[in-house]
This record gives sequence, structure tokens and C-alpha cells, in this order.
Amino acid sequence: MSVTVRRIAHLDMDAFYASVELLRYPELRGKAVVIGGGRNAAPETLADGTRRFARLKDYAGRGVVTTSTYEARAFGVFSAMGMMKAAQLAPDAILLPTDFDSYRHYSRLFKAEVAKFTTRIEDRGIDEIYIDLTDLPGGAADIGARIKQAVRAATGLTCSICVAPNKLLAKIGSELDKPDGLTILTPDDIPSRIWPLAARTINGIGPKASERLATLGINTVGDLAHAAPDLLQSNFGLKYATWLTHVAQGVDERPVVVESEPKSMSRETTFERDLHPRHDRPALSESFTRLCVRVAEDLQRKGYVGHTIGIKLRFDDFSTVTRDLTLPVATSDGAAIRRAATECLKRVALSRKLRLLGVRVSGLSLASEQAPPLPVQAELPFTA
DNA sequence: TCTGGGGTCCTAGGACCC
DNA sequence: TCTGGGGTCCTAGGACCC
Repeated sequence: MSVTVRRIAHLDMDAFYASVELLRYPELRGKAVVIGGGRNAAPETLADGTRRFARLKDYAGRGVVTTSTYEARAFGVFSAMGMMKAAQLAPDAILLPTDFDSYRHYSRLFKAEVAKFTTRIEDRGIDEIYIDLTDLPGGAADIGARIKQAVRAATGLTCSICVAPNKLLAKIGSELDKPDGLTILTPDDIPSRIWPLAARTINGIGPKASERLATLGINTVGDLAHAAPDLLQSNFGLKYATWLTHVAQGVDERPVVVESEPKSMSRETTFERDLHPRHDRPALSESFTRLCVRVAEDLQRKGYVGHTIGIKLRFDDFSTVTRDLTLPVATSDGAAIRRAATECLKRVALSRKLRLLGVRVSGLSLASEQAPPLPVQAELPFTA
């Protein structure tokens, strides 16, 4: 019996959004730069051709940091942090608005470059991919170096790559030598390079699970590797406990998934101020319609219909509720989505101000593969 | 000066069907 | 007259990821 050892790479662009912005504004290289917030953060070009940038301390609003440069991270400013909190830590950091069109452009560029090596690529979002190198000739370090070089030549951007026997280890490894890293991990490296890391660094162990683990005295991956299976099972359930045991040993059999279909599409918005369900009804109603229209446009543009319509509400105390309704026929029509979403809305007690409103369509299928509508069934009379 | 927006997957109870 | 079991769909919530 022979088992093929896979060679899986994880490629992660370094501080991706911030790095794209530095291509456009090279004068910001070496400075603390934070990406986030809205239109008003756009730099202004002065009469002498120099640009004036907004500062983090000028920001007011409810946004979060999307990305920051390594210089800004030195101040403790990281992704997902509230902008107002970030402004306290680094008031003089440069603030730039997010420009998703640019990031998508560079995302396509780097993925196209990697696709010249192999099409065995799993898309993991705008700035990272898994690559199955198993069938490529040559050494892992050599292939990794050539991919990095190609990405850099095509985009001017650096990335970090790890080649490992599976996705779990490759993902962890790509963080180990960031930025511009190239890491090779083998099973022999697990005790020395993986076990010292915080359990939280494993993809799938989030804030809740790591906190729970900490109460059990499990802080590192090594602690997890040596934990009693019974202890894990009684705290996390059989399925998650089994998974924890495997990942601590570096075991992960998940394949690189090259193609997948979307399961849901949604649009949501956080209001600049909390809205009162009655007093602000016109504004809420307009926002609600707009979300339905936008999600309908998304579906139509991508050629999907969905048969479950859902809403999401977040209240001023940050509590969140969802409601959904499954329709007999899948749709991508804005008015139909709005009608179903309105039915969902009727099932929520609106006793608090609203912070967020969202609309989601799930149970997607390709519009082109839809069954033709059923003929209208003649109503059968009751027979005596 | 708390906490975005777009997703996936899992769990769990109840309805409903065979 | 006392209580099957398996399967799937629907709904709500939550953890987690980028």
C-alpha cells in the first residue's frame, strides 16, 4: 500500500489592501497607514500636486479597521478593531478609504499568475488561496520561490507562501515568516514549530473556543496535542473534540476544492445612528427596499435564484435576530424578495432601536437550470 | 469614544412523511 | 388504551473566517 504525500501551498498576500494603496501612494511607504471608513477619508490633491491625507484622529463613525500597514500594527492597530479605538492608539496614522475595485483587480492579477503554474487552486477570498502542488515537478522550495517571483513581477506585491502536507499546516505556516516569507513544513516540524503556537492560531479555533480551552489550561497547540480526549469531548462534544485532537497532531485530509457554487448572497448595512422603528420608519423602509434591490441585482448579475429569503436585525444593544421564509419557487426578483422579507419582518417584535438591517437569499440554484414553472393546477372539486 | 460586511458550516428542535 | 424509527426540510442561532 502506498500513500501519496500531498504538497499543499497556502499563499497569503502581505497586508494586501494596504500594500495596494502603497502602489498608488508610494510616498506613504514606511508610514503607519490604516484602511477603513468611508468616502470622506479620500486624500485631496493640493494645487502644488502634493496630496493631503486624512489622519485617523479626524475619523468619526462606526467603522472598523479593514487592514493596516506593519508600521500601524506596531501601534497595536489590527483588522476588525473599531476605528475610534484605533484613533486613540495611533491618532497620526494616515487614513485611507477602502477601494474594493482596486483590490479585486490585483486579486485577479495574482491569481492569474498562479494559474500559470497549476489550475489546482482553491479560492479563499480576495487575498489568499490554497494551491495543490502535488503533481508539479520540482522541489517545494523551488516552486514556492518561483510563484512568489511571478506574483511580484505581475503585481509589485509580496506574498507569503508555505508548502506543507495539508491545508491546515500550510495555513499556519504562511504566517510564520511574514512578510515575504517562504516556509516549508514537514510532519517532523510539528513539535518544534507548531506546538509552541497559541491554540488560537489554528484556523477554526476562534475566540470562544480558545477561551474555553484556556479555562482547561490548554493554551498552546502542544497543550492540545497532549490533552486527554475525554476532557475535550466533555467540553466540546464528540465532533469538535475529535477535530481538535486531529489538528493538534497536524492531521488534516481536506482536499483542495477547485470549484464551488455559492450558497447564499446577502446585503446588510449598519446605520450611522440607531434608527427608531416607528419614528424613523421612512428611512428604515427606504434602506430595506434598497437592500432587497441590491441583493436582487447581485443574484441577477451572477445568474442565480434563491428560494429562501431572510432578514437580519441588530438592535442598539447589539443583540441580533434572524428570520427566514422558504418560498415554493426560487426567485431573483427584487419585489418578490421584498414581499417575503416583509413577511419575515412581521415576525420580529420591534421594541428597540435598530443598528443594522440585512437581507439574505439562500438555497441558491443557477437561474439557467431552473425547472420551467408548473402549469397552474386546476382546482379539483370535492367529490361526494 | 466599543464592535463592518460578506460569507460557510454546525447544531438542534419541530414538522412531516414513509 | 400508549407509543417505532429513519429521513428530510425548515427555522433560529451561533461560531468562525476573510
